Amino acid sequence: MTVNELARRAGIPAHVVRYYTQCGLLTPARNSRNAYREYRETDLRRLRFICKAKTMGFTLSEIDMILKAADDEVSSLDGIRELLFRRLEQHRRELTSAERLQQRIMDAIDKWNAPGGAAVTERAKLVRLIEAVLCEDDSGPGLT
Amino acid sequence: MTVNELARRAGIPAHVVRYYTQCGLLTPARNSRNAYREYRETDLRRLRFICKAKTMGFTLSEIDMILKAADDEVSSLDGIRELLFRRLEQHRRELTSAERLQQRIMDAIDKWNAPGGAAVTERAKLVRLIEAVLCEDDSGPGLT
DNA sequence: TTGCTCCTCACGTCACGTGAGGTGGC
DNA sequence: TTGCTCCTCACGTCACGTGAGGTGGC
Repeated sequence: MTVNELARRAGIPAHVVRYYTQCGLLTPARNSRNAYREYRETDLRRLRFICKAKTMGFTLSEIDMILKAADDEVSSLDGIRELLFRRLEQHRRELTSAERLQQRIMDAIDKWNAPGGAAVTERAKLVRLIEAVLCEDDSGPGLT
Repeated sequence: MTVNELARRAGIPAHVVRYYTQCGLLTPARNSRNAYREYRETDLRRLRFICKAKTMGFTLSEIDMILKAADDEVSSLDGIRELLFRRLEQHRRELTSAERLQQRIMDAIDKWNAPGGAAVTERAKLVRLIEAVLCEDDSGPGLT
Protein backbone atom coordinates (compact mmCIF):
# COMPACT_ATOMS: atom_id res chain seq x y z
CA MET A 1 0.00 0.00 0.00
CA THR A 2 1.11 3.62 -0.51
CA VAL A 3 2.23 6.01 2.20
CA ASN A 4 -1.13 7.81 2.23
CA GLU A 5 -3.10 4.58 2.51
CA LEU A 6 -0.94 3.40 5.40
CA ALA A 7 -1.18 6.79 7.09
CA ARG A 8 -4.97 6.81 6.75
CA ARG A 9 -5.29 3.31 8.22
CA ALA A 10 -3.03 4.22 11.15
CA GLY A 11 -4.77 7.57 11.68
CA ILE A 12 -1.67 9.76 11.38
CA PRO A 13 -0.38 12.25 8.75
CA ALA A 14 1.50 10.80 5.77
CA HIS A 15 4.52 13.04 6.35
CA VAL A 16 4.93 11.46 9.78
CA VAL A 17 4.99 8.01 8.17
CA ARG A 18 7.68 9.32 5.80
CA TYR A 19 9.59 10.65 8.80
CA TYR A 20 9.42 7.30 10.65
CA THR A 21 10.54 5.59 7.46
CA GLN A 22 13.45 8.00 7.14
CA CYS A 23 14.37 7.18 10.77
CA GLY A 24 14.53 3.49 9.82
CA LEU A 25 11.51 2.38 11.84
CA LEU A 26 9.77 1.20 8.67
CA THR A 27 11.58 -0.23 5.66
CA PRO A 28 9.20 -0.36 2.70
CA ALA A 29 10.20 -1.59 -0.74
CA ARG A 30 10.29 0.97 -3.54
CA ASN A 31 8.38 0.80 -6.80
CA SER A 32 11.11 0.77 -9.44
CA ARG A 33 9.02 2.81 -11.89
CA ASN A 34 8.09 5.79 -9.74
CA ALA A 35 10.00 5.31 -6.48
CA TYR A 36 6.76 5.15 -4.47
CA ARG A 37 7.16 3.55 -1.04
CA GLU A 38 5.35 0.18 -0.94
CA TYR A 39 4.18 -0.77 2.56
CA ARG A 40 2.77 -4.12 3.66
CA GLU A 41 0.33 -5.26 6.35
CA THR A 42 3.23 -5.89 8.75
CA ASP A 43 4.16 -2.22 8.39
CA LEU A 44 0.70 -1.26 9.60
CA ARG A 45 1.10 -3.46 12.70
CA ARG A 46 4.56 -1.99 13.22
CA LEU A 47 3.26 1.56 12.83
CA ARG A 48 0.48 0.95 15.33
CA PHE A 49 3.03 -0.33 17.80
CA ILE A 50 5.15 2.79 17.22
CA CYS A 51 2.17 5.07 17.94
CA LYS A 52 1.22 3.25 21.15
CA ALA A 53 4.83 3.10 22.35
CA LYS A 54 5.09 6.84 21.78
CA THR A 55 2.06 7.52 23.99
CA MET A 56 3.93 5.63 26.73
CA GLY A 57 6.86 8.03 26.44
CA PHE A 58 9.34 5.98 24.43
CA THR A 59 11.47 8.03 22.04
CA LEU A 60 11.71 7.03 18.39
CA SER A 61 15.26 5.73 18.85
CA GLU A 62 14.14 3.61 21.82
CA ILE A 63 11.28 2.22 19.72
CA ASP A 64 13.78 1.50 16.98
CA MET A 65 15.88 -0.50 19.45
CA ILE A 66 12.85 -2.49 20.63
CA LEU A 67 11.73 -3.28 17.09
CA LYS A 68 15.24 -4.29 16.05
CA ALA A 69 15.45 -6.56 19.10
CA ALA A 70 12.14 -8.20 18.17
CA ASP A 71 13.42 -8.52 14.59
CA ASP A 72 16.42 -10.47 15.96
CA GLU A 73 18.83 -7.79 14.75
CA VAL A 74 20.57 -7.32 18.09
CA SER A 75 22.80 -9.50 20.25
CA SER A 76 21.73 -8.82 23.83
CA LEU A 77 18.19 -8.30 25.14
CA ASP A 78 19.15 -7.28 28.67
CA GLY A 79 19.24 -3.55 27.89
CA ILE A 80 15.92 -3.74 26.07
CA ARG A 81 14.32 -5.55 28.99
CA GLU A 82 15.66 -2.87 31.37
CA LEU A 83 14.38 -0.09 29.11
CA LEU A 84 10.94 -1.64 28.78
CA PHE A 85 10.37 -2.20 32.47
CA ARG A 86 11.77 1.15 33.53
CA ARG A 87 9.50 3.04 31.14
CA LEU A 88 6.55 0.82 32.01
CA GLU A 89 6.96 1.63 35.70
CA GLN A 90 7.31 5.35 34.96
CA HIS A 91 4.21 5.24 32.78
CA ARG A 92 2.30 3.56 35.63
CA ARG A 93 3.32 6.37 38.00
CA GLU A 94 2.41 9.07 35.50
CA LEU A 95 -0.94 7.41 34.97
CA THR A 96 -1.70 7.36 38.69
CA SER A 97 -0.73 11.02 38.93
CA ALA A 98 -2.86 11.92 35.88
CA GLU A 99 -5.86 10.09 37.34
CA ARG A 100 -5.62 12.05 40.59
CA LEU A 101 -5.32 15.32 38.67
CA GLN A 102 -8.37 14.45 36.53
CA GLN A 103 -10.33 13.58 39.69
CA ARG A 104 -9.47 16.88 41.36
CA ILE A 105 -10.59 18.82 38.30
CA MET A 106 -13.82 16.84 38.05
CA ASP A 107 -14.53 17.57 41.72
CA ALA A 108 -13.91 21.27 41.10
CA ILE A 109 -16.32 21.26 38.15
CA ASP A 110 -18.96 19.49 40.22
CA LYS A 111 -18.73 22.31 42.72
CA TRP A 112 -19.39 24.85 39.97
CA ASN A 113 -22.53 23.05 38.92
CA ALA A 114 -23.75 22.55 42.47
CA PRO A 115 -26.58 24.80 43.78
CA GLY A 116 -25.16 28.14 44.84
CA GLY A 117 -22.27 27.88 42.39
CA ALA A 118 -24.10 30.11 39.95
CA ALA A 119 -23.47 33.08 42.23
CA VAL A 120 -19.75 32.96 41.36
CA THR A 121 -18.35 34.81 38.35
CA GLU A 122 -16.76 32.93 35.45
CA ARG A 123 -13.35 34.31 36.34
CA ALA A 124 -13.65 33.15 39.94
CA LYS A 125 -14.56 29.70 38.60
CA LEU A 126 -11.43 29.69 36.45
CA VAL A 127 -9.28 30.67 39.41
CA ARG A 128 -10.90 27.92 41.48
CA LEU A 129 -10.13 25.40 38.75
CA ILE A 130 -6.50 26.48 38.83
CA GLU A 131 -6.48 26.14 42.61
CA ALA A 132 -7.88 22.60 42.18
CA VAL A 133 -5.00 21.76 39.86
CA LEU A 134 -2.52 23.30 42.28
CA CYS A 135 -3.80 21.24 45.21
CA GLU A 136 -0.66 19.52 46.46
CA ASP A 137 -1.04 15.77 46.64
CA ASP A 138 1.35 14.38 44.11
CA SER A 139 5.08 14.80 43.82
CA GLY A 140 5.19 16.78 40.58
CA PRO A 141 7.61 15.97 37.76
CA GLY A 142 9.10 13.07 39.71
CA LEU A 143 12.65 12.22 40.63
CA THR A 144 13.93 10.60 37.47
CA MET B 1 14.05 33.58 45.48
CA THR B 2 16.53 32.96 42.64
CA VAL B 3 15.89 30.98 39.50
CA ASN B 4 17.76 27.95 40.83
CA GLU B 5 15.89 27.96 44.11
CA LEU B 6 12.54 28.17 42.32
CA ALA B 7 13.58 25.44 39.89
CA ARG B 8 14.67 23.15 42.72
CA ARG B 9 11.38 23.64 44.60
CA ALA B 10 9.36 22.96 41.45
CA GLY B 11 11.54 19.98 40.51
CA ILE B 12 12.51 21.18 37.03
CA PRO B 13 15.77 22.48 35.45
CA ALA B 14 16.58 26.16 35.94
CA HIS B 15 16.97 26.79 32.22
CA VAL B 16 13.36 25.70 31.74
CA VAL B 17 12.25 28.28 34.32
CA ARG B 18 14.25 30.88 32.34
CA TYR B 19 12.53 29.71 29.16
CA TYR B 20 9.04 30.00 30.70
CA THR B 21 9.99 33.44 31.98
CA GLN B 22 11.16 34.44 28.51
CA CYS B 23 7.79 33.22 27.16
CA GLY B 24 6.04 35.58 29.58
CA LEU B 25 4.50 32.88 31.79
CA LEU B 26 6.42 34.20 34.80
CA THR B 27 7.27 37.85 35.36
CA PRO B 28 9.86 38.13 38.13
CA ALA B 29 11.33 41.43 39.28
CA ARG B 30 15.01 42.02 38.60
CA ASN B 31 17.68 42.81 41.15
CA SER B 32 18.99 46.19 40.06
CA ARG B 33 22.56 45.39 41.17
CA ASN B 34 23.13 42.12 39.32
CA ALA B 35 20.05 41.63 37.13
CA TYR B 36 19.18 38.37 38.94
CA ARG B 37 15.55 37.28 38.47
CA GLU B 38 13.67 37.57 41.78
CA TYR B 39 10.77 35.13 42.07
CA ARG B 40 8.08 35.07 44.75
CA GLU B 41 5.92 32.35 46.33
CA THR B 42 3.15 33.08 43.82
CA ASP B 43 5.60 32.24 41.04
CA LEU B 44 6.10 28.79 42.57
CA ARG B 45 2.34 28.21 42.59
CA ARG B 46 2.16 29.48 39.01
CA LEU B 47 5.04 27.25 37.94
CA ARG B 48 3.44 24.18 39.50
CA PHE B 49 0.25 24.96 37.61
CA ILE B 50 2.25 25.27 34.38
CA CYS B 51 3.87 21.86 34.92
CA LYS B 52 0.55 20.13 35.66
CA ALA B 53 -1.20 21.83 32.75
CA LYS B 54 1.60 20.65 30.48
CA THR B 55 1.09 17.02 31.54
CA MET B 56 -2.52 17.46 30.41
CA GLY B 57 -1.39 18.46 26.93
CA PHE B 58 -1.82 22.24 27.05
CA THR B 59 0.80 24.13 25.03
CA LEU B 60 2.74 26.96 26.65
CA SER B 61 0.79 29.58 24.73
CA GLU B 62 -2.50 28.02 25.86
CA ILE B 63 -1.26 28.03 29.45
CA ASP B 64 -0.30 31.66 28.97
CA MET B 65 -3.86 32.46 27.85
CA ILE B 66 -5.34 30.66 30.87
CA LEU B 67 -3.05 32.43 33.33
CA LYS B 68 -3.70 35.81 31.73
CA ALA B 69 -7.43 35.14 31.95
CA ALA B 70 -7.14 34.29 35.64
CA ASP B 71 -5.03 37.44 36.09
CA ASP B 72 -7.93 39.46 34.65
CA GLU B 73 -5.84 40.55 31.66
CA VAL B 74 -8.33 39.43 29.03
CA SER B 75 -11.80 40.58 28.03
CA SER B 76 -13.73 37.40 27.20
CA LEU B 77 -13.58 34.08 29.02
CA ASP B 78 -15.67 32.11 26.51
CA GLY B 79 -12.70 30.94 24.47
CA ILE B 80 -10.78 29.96 27.60
CA ARG B 81 -13.74 27.97 28.88
CA GLU B 82 -13.99 26.20 25.53
CA LEU B 83 -10.26 25.46 25.50
CA LEU B 84 -10.29 24.11 29.05
CA PHE B 85 -13.21 21.75 28.57
CA ARG B 86 -12.08 20.50 25.18
CA ARG B 87 -8.62 19.60 26.49
CA LEU B 88 -10.07 18.15 29.68
CA GLU B 89 -12.30 15.81 27.68
CA GLN B 90 -9.42 14.81 25.42
CA HIS B 91 -7.23 14.15 28.46
CA ARG B 92 -9.97 11.93 29.92
CA ARG B 93 -10.08 9.90 26.69
CA GLU B 94 -6.30 9.59 26.54
CA LEU B 95 -6.28 8.47 30.15
CA THR B 96 -8.84 5.74 29.50
CA SER B 97 -6.83 4.56 26.52
CA ALA B 98 -3.58 4.62 28.51
CA GLU B 99 -5.18 2.60 31.32
CA ARG B 100 -6.31 -0.09 28.89
CA LEU B 101 -2.84 -0.21 27.33
CA GLN B 102 -1.22 -0.53 30.76
CA GLN B 103 -3.63 -3.33 31.68
CA ARG B 104 -2.88 -5.27 28.50
CA ILE B 105 0.85 -5.03 29.14
CA MET B 106 0.43 -6.11 32.77
CA ASP B 107 -1.60 -9.11 31.63
CA ALA B 108 1.13 -10.02 29.14
CA ILE B 109 3.78 -9.80 31.87
CA ASP B 110 1.68 -11.98 34.18
CA LYS B 111 1.66 -14.63 31.47
CA TRP B 112 5.46 -14.54 31.32
CA ASN B 113 5.74 -15.16 35.00
CA ALA B 114 3.07 -17.87 35.01
CA PRO B 115 4.20 -21.51 35.28
CA GLY B 116 5.29 -22.76 31.86
CA GLY B 117 6.26 -19.28 30.74
CA ALA B 118 9.88 -20.00 31.53
CA ALA B 119 10.07 -22.31 28.53
CA VAL B 120 9.81 -19.31 26.20
CA THR B 121 12.90 -17.39 25.08
CA GLU B 122 13.45 -13.76 26.02
CA ARG B 123 12.98 -12.68 22.44
CA ALA B 124 9.67 -14.52 22.16
CA LYS B 125 8.58 -12.75 25.37
CA LEU B 126 9.46 -9.40 23.80
CA VAL B 127 7.49 -10.22 20.67
CA ARG B 128 4.53 -11.27 22.84
CA LEU B 129 4.70 -7.97 24.70
CA ILE B 130 4.58 -6.14 21.39
CA GLU B 131 1.62 -8.27 20.34
CA ALA B 132 -0.09 -7.30 23.60
CA VAL B 133 0.42 -3.64 22.81
CA LEU B 134 -0.86 -4.17 19.29
CA CYS B 135 -4.05 -5.88 20.50
CA GLU B 136 -6.75 -3.78 18.85
CA ASP B 137 -9.25 -2.42 21.35
CA ASP B 138 -8.84 1.30 21.29
CA SER B 139 -9.20 3.70 18.42
CA GLY B 140 -5.59 4.86 18.17
CA PRO B 141 -4.64 8.53 17.84
CA GLY B 142 -8.27 9.60 17.83
CA LEU B 143 -10.24 11.78 15.46
CA THR B 144 -9.23 15.26 16.57
C1' DT C 1 42.45 35.61 44.14
C1' DT C 2 39.13 31.68 44.27
C1' DG C 3 34.80 29.55 43.91
C1' DC C 4 30.09 30.04 43.48
C1' DT C 5 25.79 31.63 41.35
C1' DC C 6 23.82 34.16 38.29
C1' DC C 7 23.65 36.45 33.47
C1' DT C 8 23.12 36.62 28.05
C1' DC C 9 23.86 34.98 23.56
C1' DA C 10 23.98 31.30 20.41
C1' DC C 11 23.76 27.01 18.44
C1' DG C 12 21.85 21.96 18.76
C1' DT C 13 17.95 18.50 19.12
C1' DC C 14 13.62 15.94 18.75
C1' DA C 15 9.50 15.13 16.38
C1' DC C 16 7.27 16.87 13.56
C1' DG C 17 4.74 20.94 10.12
C1' DT C 18 4.63 23.27 5.74
C1' DG C 19 5.48 24.55 1.59
C1' DA C 20 7.96 24.53 -3.35
C1' DG C 21 8.90 22.40 -7.41
C1' DG C 22 8.95 18.01 -10.05
C1' DT C 23 7.45 12.99 -11.75
C1' DG C 24 4.14 9.28 -13.32
C1' DG C 25 -0.27 7.03 -14.58
C1' DC C 26 -5.56 7.53 -15.62
C1' DT D 1 -3.81 18.43 -21.41
C1' DT D 2 -5.75 17.99 -16.68
C1' DG D 3 -5.98 16.34 -12.13
C1' DC D 4 -4.34 13.29 -8.88
C1' DT D 5 -0.83 11.04 -6.03
C1' DC D 6 3.47 10.47 -5.10
C1' DC D 7 8.50 12.24 -4.75
C1' DT D 8 12.64 15.11 -2.68
C1' DC D 9 14.68 19.08 -0.75
C1' DA D 10 14.50 22.72 2.42
C1' DC D 11 13.16 25.71 5.83
C1' DG D 12 10.06 26.56 10.16
C1' DT D 13 8.36 25.38 14.95
C1' DC D 14 7.89 23.94 19.75
C1' DA D 15 9.97 23.03 24.03
C1' DC D 16 13.65 22.45 25.52
C1' DG D 17 19.35 21.04 26.02
C1' DT D 18 24.07 22.57 26.11
C1' DG D 19 27.75 25.08 26.09
C1' DA D 20 30.76 29.68 25.94
C1' DG D 21 32.12 33.71 27.89
C1' DG D 22 31.16 37.33 31.39
C1' DT D 23 29.43 39.64 36.08
C1' DG D 24 28.87 40.09 41.25
C1' DG D 25 29.27 38.98 46.24
C1' DC D 26 31.49 35.94 50.12
